[in-house]
Amino acid sequence: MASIEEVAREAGVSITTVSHVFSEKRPVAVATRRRVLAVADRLNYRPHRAARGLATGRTMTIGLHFPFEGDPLLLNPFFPELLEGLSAAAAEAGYGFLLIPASLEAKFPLRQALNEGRFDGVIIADPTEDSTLVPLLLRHRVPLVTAGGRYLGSPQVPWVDNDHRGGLAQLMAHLEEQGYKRPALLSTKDGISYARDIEETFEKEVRARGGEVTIVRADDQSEEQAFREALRLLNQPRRPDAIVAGIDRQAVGVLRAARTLSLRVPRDLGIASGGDTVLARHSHPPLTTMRQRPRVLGEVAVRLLLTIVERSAPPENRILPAELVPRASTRRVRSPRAKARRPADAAPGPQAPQPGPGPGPGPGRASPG
Amino acid sequence: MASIEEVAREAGVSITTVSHVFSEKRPVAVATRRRVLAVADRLNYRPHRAARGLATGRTMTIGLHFPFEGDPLLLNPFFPELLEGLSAAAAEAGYGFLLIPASLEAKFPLRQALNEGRFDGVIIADPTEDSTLVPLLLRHRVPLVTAGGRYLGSPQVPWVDNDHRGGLAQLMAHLEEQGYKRPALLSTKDGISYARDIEETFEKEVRARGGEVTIVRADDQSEEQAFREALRLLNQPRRPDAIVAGIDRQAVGVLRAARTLSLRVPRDLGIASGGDTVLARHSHPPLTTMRQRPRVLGEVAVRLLLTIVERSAPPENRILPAELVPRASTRRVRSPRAKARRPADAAPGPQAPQPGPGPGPGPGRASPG
DNA sequence: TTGTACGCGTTATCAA
DNA sequence: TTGATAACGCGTACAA
Repeated sequence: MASIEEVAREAGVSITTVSHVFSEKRPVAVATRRRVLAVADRLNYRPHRAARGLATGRTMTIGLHFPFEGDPLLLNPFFPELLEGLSAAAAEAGYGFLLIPASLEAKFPLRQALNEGRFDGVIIADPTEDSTLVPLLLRHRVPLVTAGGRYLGSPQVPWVDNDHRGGLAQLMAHLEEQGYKRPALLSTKDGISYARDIEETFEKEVRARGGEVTIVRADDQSEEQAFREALRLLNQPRRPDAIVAGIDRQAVGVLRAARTLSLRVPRDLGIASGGDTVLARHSHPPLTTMRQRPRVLGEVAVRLLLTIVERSAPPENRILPAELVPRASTRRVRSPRAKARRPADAAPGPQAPQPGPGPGPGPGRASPG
Repeated sequence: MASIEEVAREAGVSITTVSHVFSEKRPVAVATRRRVLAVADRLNYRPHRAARGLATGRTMTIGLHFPFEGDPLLLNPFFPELLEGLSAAAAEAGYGFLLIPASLEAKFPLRQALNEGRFDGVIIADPTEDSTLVPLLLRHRVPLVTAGGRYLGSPQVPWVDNDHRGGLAQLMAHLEEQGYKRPALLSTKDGISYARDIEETFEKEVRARGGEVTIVRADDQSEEQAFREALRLLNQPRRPDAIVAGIDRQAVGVLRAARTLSLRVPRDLGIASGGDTVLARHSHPPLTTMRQRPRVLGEVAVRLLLTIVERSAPPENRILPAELVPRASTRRVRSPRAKARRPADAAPGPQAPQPGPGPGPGPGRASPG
C-alpha cells in the first residue's frame, strides 16, 4: 500500500502538493495535478485513514443513531438498505461507523464519547420530535444530519429526506384517475416529520378536489393497530373507498381488515402506502406504494455530513424525488398499455418503469430550514 | 481530552509505561499500574484511536458482512440486535466498522479494500457453504470470525455460535413432556451450519425415543414455503402431531397451515421454532422457541476477532448456551406452577425465567473445528 | 505555484 | 521493572 511520500517521489513533487491534490485545499497547477493523480492511480494510493485523523484531530468515525430498536426496527424495514448506503459512502471517504444505541440510557457512555470527540459527526435516522439525542448533540456542537426525516424540534438541523409531499400528491392523482372518490388517510401518532408531511399533503390534495378530509392516527406502525383502525373506518356509514396508509406494514393490516369485511381490493377498496418494501411487493394483491430509496438517502446523508465536517460548509438540506409504484391494490381501471404476460402485478406498472440498480437520478436541492 | 503524555507526567512515569499498562504487552509493577490507572481515570484518558492505528499499522476498523440483503434480511430479524452487539464491543475496544455489502460483485471494490488493508478483520454473520467471501479473505490472510453459524467449507475459520444442538435437545424433551409423539422437522435448503445442526440433532433425539424421523426442507426461509411444506406434511395419512421449524418466520407459516386445516394449536398440533423474535412472541398463539442472543453473539464475536488481530491468538471457537422459551404453541399439559394472572402466555413460562438485560451467563468454550 | 519542516498520540526497538 | 527515542502517514504554517 503506497504512501503519500512514494507518490510524491514518483511524481516529482513534494508531499505537500500531493496532499493538496487530494484535499483540494489550495490550487494546484492542472498539469501537476494530472501527473500526481496518474501516479496515485498507478500506485493504488489512498490517504491513510489513521494518519489523516491524527493530523487533523478527527476520529474518522461517524456515529449512527436509529431511534427505535428491536421490534419497531423490524416494522420499518428500510433500515438495512439505508445502512448499506451510509456505509458505502463512508467507506468511500475513509470513514468508519459506530452505532449509538437506540436507548441512550443504556450502558453506552454517550456523554463521554462526545467529550472524547469519538465521532466527527452523527447521522440520525427518522428522528422523533421528542429526541433527547438531538439537543444533546446540538449543545456539544457535534455536526449532525438527519436522514429520512426532519427534526421538528429545531429548524437548524440539516436533513436529507424523500419528497413525501410530492409522492403523496402523485398518489392522490393516481387514486383519482382510478376513480376513487373518498380516500382516507391512516397515519401514526409518532412525532416524525413523515407523518406531518403526509397528513398536510393529504388534507391539501383532498380539499383541492373538494372532498372531505378523513385522517385517523394509529398508536404505532404495527399491523395490529392498522387493522383495528381500518375496521373502524370501514364500518362507518359512509365508508372510504380507498385507504392510504403511512407505512406499508400498516397497509397489510388494512388489507386484512378488507378481507375480514369481504371487501374486494381494488374494486371495493383501494389500498396504498409509503415505503416500497417486500411487504408491499409480496402481499395479495401487491400494494401500490410511494417508493423510498434508502440506499441513496444514506449516501447523500453521509456526503452532506462530511462536507459540514471537513469543509465547515453551511448546513444545506437535500430532498430526493419520490416515485409512485402503482400495483394491483389500486388499479381498477384497465390501462390499454398493460399487456397480458406480466406475472400478476408483481412488477411495477408501466407508469413507473423499474429503474436500474444504480443510484438513480441525482438529488435535488431545497432551501435550508 | 487527555493524551498519554499528560497521564505519564501526572503519574510520574514514562509514556512507555502508560502504554504498557493499557496494552498489557509487558508486565508493569502492580503499584505503578494502579497509580497510572488512577490518573488515567481522573483525566478521563482513553488511547487515541487514530494514533494507535498509525503506530501499529492497523486501521482500527472491522468489516461486517451479512450474506443476505433486502428481503432475506427482513426474514431474519435478529440482524439489528447482532449489529448492536458488534458495534458496542467494537466501540469498547476503540474500533469502528464498515459494512461489506451482501452482493460482493456490486460497486464495492472489495479486493482493493483488502489490499489496502482497510479492515483489520472481518466478521461474517450466518455464512453459507458457498460463500465466495470466506475463501477470498482466507487467501488474503484477513483475520476472520463467523457469528451465528460456522463456515462449513473449511474448519479453520473460527466461529461464535449458539448451542443449537443443546437447545433443540431441550425442545425435544419439552415436546415429549407435553405428550407429543410424532414430531417433524421443517428445515431449509440453505447451506448453513444451523440447518445441519438441527437436522442432525433432531434425528438423534427422535431415534433415541424410538420414533420415526421426518424432515422436510423448504427452499428458503419464507412463510410461504413453510406454509406449503406444512400443508403437505399435515395432509399425510400419519400426520405429525408437532412441527419444529428452523426459523420462527417459518413457524408462522406452519401456524397458518394449521388454521387452514382447522387443527387446533397446541392441542392437535404443537409448533415450535428457533429464533425468539417478535414474530414468535406476537403470533397467535405465541410460539415456543429456542432463544438466540444476537447481542451477546455480536459482542463475543468482536472480542474473539480482536484477540486474534491484536494478540495473534490462536483461533478458538465460542459456543453460547441455548435457552428454551416455552409458550402456548406447545403447552398442552397444565403445569401446576402456572398461576392464573399472567397475560395469556405472552411471557416465557416458569421453566425459563426471563433473564435480566445483562449479557447473561458467560460463553462456554468448545474445541476448535 | 510549490516546498520545508514540524506536530498529531501512540507503539516498538533498544538500552538500562 | 522501566525509559528514551525513532518511526507511523498525513496536514499545514510558514517560507520561497
